[in-house]
Amino acid sequence: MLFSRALIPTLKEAPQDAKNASHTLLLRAGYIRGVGAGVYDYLPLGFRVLKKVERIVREEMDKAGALEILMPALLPSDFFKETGRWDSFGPNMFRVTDRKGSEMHLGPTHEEIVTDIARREIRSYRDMPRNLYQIQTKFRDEPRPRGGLLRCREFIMKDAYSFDTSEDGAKASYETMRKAYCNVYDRLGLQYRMVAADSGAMGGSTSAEFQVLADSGEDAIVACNSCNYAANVEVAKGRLADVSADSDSAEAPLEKVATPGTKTIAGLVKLLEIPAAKMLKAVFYQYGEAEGAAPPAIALVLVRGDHEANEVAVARALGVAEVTMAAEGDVVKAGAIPGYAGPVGFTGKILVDRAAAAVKNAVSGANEKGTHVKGLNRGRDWDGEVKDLRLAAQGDGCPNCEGGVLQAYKGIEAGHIFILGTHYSAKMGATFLDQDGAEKTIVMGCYGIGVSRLVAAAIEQNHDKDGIRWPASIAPYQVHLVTLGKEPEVNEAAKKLYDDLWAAGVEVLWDDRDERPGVKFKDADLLGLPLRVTVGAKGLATGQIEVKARTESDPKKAELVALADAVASLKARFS
RNA sequence: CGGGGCGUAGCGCAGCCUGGUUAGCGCACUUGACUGGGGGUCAAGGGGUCGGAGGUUCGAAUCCUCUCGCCCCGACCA
Repeated sequence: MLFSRALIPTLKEAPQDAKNASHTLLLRAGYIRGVGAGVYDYLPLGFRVLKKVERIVREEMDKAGALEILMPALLPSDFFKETGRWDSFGPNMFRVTDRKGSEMHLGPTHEEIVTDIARREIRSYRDMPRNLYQIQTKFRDEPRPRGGLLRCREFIMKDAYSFDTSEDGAKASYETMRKAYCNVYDRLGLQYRMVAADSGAMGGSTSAEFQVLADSGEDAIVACNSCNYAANVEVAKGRLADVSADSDSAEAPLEKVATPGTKTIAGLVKLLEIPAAKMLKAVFYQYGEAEGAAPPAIALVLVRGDHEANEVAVARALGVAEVTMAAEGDVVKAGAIPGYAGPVGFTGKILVDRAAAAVKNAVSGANEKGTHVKGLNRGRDWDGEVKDLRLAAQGDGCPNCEGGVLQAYKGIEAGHIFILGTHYSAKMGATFLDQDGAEKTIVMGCYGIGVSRLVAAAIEQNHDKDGIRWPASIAPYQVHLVTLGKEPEVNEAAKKLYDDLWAAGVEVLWDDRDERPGVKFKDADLLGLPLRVTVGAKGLATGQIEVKARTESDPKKAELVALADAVASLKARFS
């Protein structure tokens, strides 16, 4: 591609809307343009990257025996109504009405649609196992699109669905996908972790997330430094060595202390000079909806002052699908004072984390404005249901091995695989006849990869202050050829190199513009192609061109290569 | 949806509080000259429904009301 004929509108300054590295760089380097909130144009460069990610995903899926199909994005409401998701998906779904008044929607995911295919076309155990996948545009009316391509309302996703005759079969299909996913992320050249995860609303049992490691990631994960244990903090179980043995042996008397204006743990630590680990943090969660004038059910959750409550674990302990932080008004109605809340005198449901339950002579709110209590002891002064309710954190012991310590990472969820069981197939009547002639329900799994999100995730993980640093496998072109000066011999040498490289299968973007060197180099760094090849009159005089990897930040470290060997040398770097 | 912020040229911003000539600056763009290894210099240009609607006023980018859009923090997810 000739730069002078391309559409690569680079920007010197970052649009103020962009906050993430990937969003800013995709915009500045001319890969994408925003059209609406969470909706983007892929300009030529961006589209090439997207296609490359798609190709890798497709190749690995095909290799794993999955069959590519394409389901519609525009869907009649019937299927989601069959499983109840027409209602449960709520406002997250884009709904449309056709001219006849029929309710339709834009597909946010396709379990129902693919199950419909299965129920119609898969009738015998002989028809399984099968795995159907598609690479499709998905639509979700996200409460908050953000981060450019990281979280869109319209995005590209690869979604695959497996169909098996048994739970064991489903596990085998799941395992096949797990391997395929690892191949995909390996080929993309990204650092990632496969982590245990919450199955959430998808209605499955076993599930794992593929997290691309990046400081800007929204998900917190922990991984063991000695074994292969890794989990989303939502489900991670960190071991705390000292939980059962509090150093205080004697119980102190319960005592009120005045703490006006001190509503935070940090404030209490300062005021009372007592460590956070000796405090009980009181958090209120609402579970179930408010009914009419009656306030919703509220549970008091206690974790140690230096810990965080895990909402997924809380929901599980309460036996509900999800909980939300209770509104301040409802907390007051439940008989507690926000900022000074504690278990003493609280008559509602109390859940306490195992670590918090072990704390002796603790400090907590007195349920009185401006007052806390100290010398608080469970059993004597209060009690609650003991569960594991805290978020695992950096430094916890590994639950899976001896001596391992958990490290904390931030990740971008770029893939998620589930065993669904018969959640959808049972509701939709997707059955088959087994060998023994008995009618059974198909056992399913589903497997997603955020294709467009990966474009952004790759940049979050691979960039510097000057621009993108594409992994070679998904760079829009491999070589950024820069010519300096207007001498005809420079142009001729570059033209030949350009043609020969393409002929040799190396993708080249040639910056043939009449621009000053500085402009070209800055743009080259911004675009982020893996190799920059510079042809100038000076080098040419000795038959040399200059080659610099994008990952090499010192321009003086560029390597000189004989023009005669250039094609072979460059090609070798991409094989 | 709760909380915060922003809409003035393609991009980044000033002007608004305290209404008053042709609405300004940097970058980008056009033309010319010089220049030529890290976003160069000079000169001359083009480009604006000041997000939209209504109102107050002799007069509105500026004040008031409504509205639309976008971004950030939270709950959700690939």
